[in-house]
Amino acid sequence: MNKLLTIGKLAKVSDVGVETIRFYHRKGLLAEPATRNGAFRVYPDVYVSKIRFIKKAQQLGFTLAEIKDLLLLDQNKNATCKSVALKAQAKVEEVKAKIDGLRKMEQALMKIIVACGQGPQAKACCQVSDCFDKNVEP
Amino acid sequence: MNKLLTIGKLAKVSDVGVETIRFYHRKGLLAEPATRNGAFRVYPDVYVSKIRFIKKAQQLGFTLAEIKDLLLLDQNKNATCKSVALKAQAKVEEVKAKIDGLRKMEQALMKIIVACGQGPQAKACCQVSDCFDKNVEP
DNA sequence: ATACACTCCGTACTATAGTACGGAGTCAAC
DNA sequence: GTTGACTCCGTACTATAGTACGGAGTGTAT
Repeated sequence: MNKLLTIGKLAKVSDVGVETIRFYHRKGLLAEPATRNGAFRVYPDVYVSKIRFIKKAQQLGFTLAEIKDLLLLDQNKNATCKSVALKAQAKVEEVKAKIDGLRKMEQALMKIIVACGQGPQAKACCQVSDCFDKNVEP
Repeated sequence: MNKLLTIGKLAKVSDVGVETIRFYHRKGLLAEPATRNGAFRVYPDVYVSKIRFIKKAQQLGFTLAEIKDLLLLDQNKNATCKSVALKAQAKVEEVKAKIDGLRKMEQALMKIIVACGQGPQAKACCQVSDCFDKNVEP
């Protein structure tokens, strides 16, 4: 069933501060809940996943502005399907580029680990910062 | 050969501001160049890749503090191989987790794109914010 | 009906990552 | 040897993403 939460409970189960939720309301990332109990906001439990999504997306390197964009893909009933698909496609490209960069980073780190296993001298010859920029002085 | 650059030239070819380079010096992300021409800093061209690495790593969601850590893997000659390998291993785990998260994000976006291709009603049934948090109400 | 913890709202403060400014000094070229 | 673009340094300002504060109001439990 649909549990109802006060802002404090929502904050606790979503593992953010109460002020953070109010901040997201102000920024338009999170709609104000439709109903209130008198003066107090009342949140249906779907807000928990919304907030968790925001936090997760942030850890993945998206800014709040970008996350707002992502969430608008869900919520904008007025948008045409075509425009939503286009935005989603652009985001996919962004995400793919990030994955690529991270894979290079991972490989560079693995190289360091291997080099470290071969003694102190080997370490110096293999640097993380080499992982992008392979085209130094042709 | 080893080109030598003033701070202005370095900034231009690295595509950052002069002030950003000075900021990185202050933060310890970028060592002051070993030599000066009188009062002016003189940079060997390896600084270009160092700065590009910083910018790239940032785009991938690392903070300057984390990037400093990554760069210390390269530079710390005093560190034992073991401690470097351990730090590198921890970073690899971080990177893997990020790649995983981004793949989920990618899949969620692809779902939206597919749903959008099937008409306006289909769109609503598939949300980006579903991509984490599959365990809603068991 | 009275605690009292919780909520409301606005405002102010913090950390991170720069960006802008401004006056003084300086290298390099003409 | 003077011009002028560039550099030096410190300080102040900006944007983002919260976090903290504080006084007033309120829901609920006793």
